[in-house]
Amino acid sequence: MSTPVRTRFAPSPTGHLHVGSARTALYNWLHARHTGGTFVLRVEDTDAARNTEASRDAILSGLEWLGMDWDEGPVAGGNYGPYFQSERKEVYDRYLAQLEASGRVYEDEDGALRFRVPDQAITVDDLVCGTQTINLKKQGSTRWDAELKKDVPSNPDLVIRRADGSYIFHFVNVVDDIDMKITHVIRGEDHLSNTPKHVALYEALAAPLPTFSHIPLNLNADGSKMSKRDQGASITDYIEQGFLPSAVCNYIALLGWSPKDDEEIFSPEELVKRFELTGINRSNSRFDFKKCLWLNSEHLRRLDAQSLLEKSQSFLKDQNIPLDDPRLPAALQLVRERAETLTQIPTGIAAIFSDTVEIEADVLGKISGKENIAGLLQGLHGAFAASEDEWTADNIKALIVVSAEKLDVKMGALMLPCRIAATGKSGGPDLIPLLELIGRERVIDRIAALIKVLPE
RNA sequence: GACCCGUUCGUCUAACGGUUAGGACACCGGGUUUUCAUCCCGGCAAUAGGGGUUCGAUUCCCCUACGGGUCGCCA
Repeated sequence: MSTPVRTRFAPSPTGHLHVGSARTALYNWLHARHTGGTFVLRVEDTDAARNTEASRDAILSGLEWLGMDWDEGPVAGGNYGPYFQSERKEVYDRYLAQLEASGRVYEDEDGALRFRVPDQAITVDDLVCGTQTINLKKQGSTRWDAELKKDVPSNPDLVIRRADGSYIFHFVNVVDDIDMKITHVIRGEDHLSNTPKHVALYEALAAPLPTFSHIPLNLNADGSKMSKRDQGASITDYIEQGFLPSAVCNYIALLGWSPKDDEEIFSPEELVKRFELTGINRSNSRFDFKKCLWLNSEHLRRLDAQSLLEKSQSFLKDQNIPLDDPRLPAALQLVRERAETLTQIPTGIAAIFSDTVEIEADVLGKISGKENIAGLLQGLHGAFAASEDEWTADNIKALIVVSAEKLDVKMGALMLPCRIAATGKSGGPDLIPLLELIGRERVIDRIAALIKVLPE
């Protein structure tokens, strides 16, 4: 019988939730959910100078938005708390005492406590990167000085506690993983080279090693390192730009992991079902914003009507579209087919709900030069105004067809001018049902208005 | 500089040592449609380079190049 899986995500609250971090969190969450294990959220807030409350809130709400619920951690509680490192000094003192009892801790000349690293090869087994062997004593006895551009002598022994009594990352990270009984450490490849240090600490503390999986890093589209200011680096960007959490999860899951077949559109539930640590690949990947957009549009289409309304709500409100308007459900169905993001939803259907439309100069330019535009619009206006049929999509289409025949043009020639008149835009949802929703009076008025502003 | 990890179409990726090296996004072209779009069809496009091992290498080994990471009393 194997021990139940416990994974963790351990952010330090010094900024927003970065997509790279979100992916690390996702892999941990997916592995826990896939195996029926436990997902722990631990806040590594030992750097008092850089931590902020706002950052902590942003990270937590970002995870919530993405749908990654944690079984243990802030708010959720759990048996291995507290889940803020700033509240765990007592735990660290206890483990320090244990480490001191092993005789491998000493105080250096500056008053810091150091862990004496073993002068022997340490083997790290990594599920993704394979096995590697390093001697920390040899490796750490010199250090690269970036300014001098050369190796300088260095103390290989690891500082674990500063002279002021505060603990260092490597120590608290390992202690917490031991104390919280973490079985799988899934983190960025930037920690791979630190792992021998961690392994040495596990061994000195006589704790069983977790399974390590170091995942490749994400880079910008141009291959450069992703920094906090880069476009699309923060989960907040995706929220504001109208992405669906399921699409963002889907996209970042695929950046460094593959189900090994040709499927690539997955709901969170499907990801949980399909995700395997062994499917993680070894090379860095770059962000492709267009593919992320495409996935978002696919997820948008798969949303049921109720969810679509819920997800769109805040975006509709921003554009003053009334949520209780009886035409809204039909309008949403109409616009979803063509929307890539939620922000495009209100834009696409605004003409239905607003009293007036603005026609941008460049949009007007698309028809103003064409031959007999005013005549075409006159014809259409006349047909719409004269008809006594009910204002339905079918009847509207019939009116356009008849007008086109009378005017001796193809139906398509009427569509763009009509769209511009009715919506002020050159693109958008399927025009005829849109006209139905806008209403006869408004369509007629808007065509008349356009004719007036058309240059002769 | 030392050590570690990596390198398949522009991008994300697939391929028991044997495939015409597959899929997706993007891009280009054609078609359907009432317009833009969707949709359908088609096209473009890759094993970083050089040596081995092997009947046969994208796959295994070595070298080089390139990319990334670590070398903190940041996490």
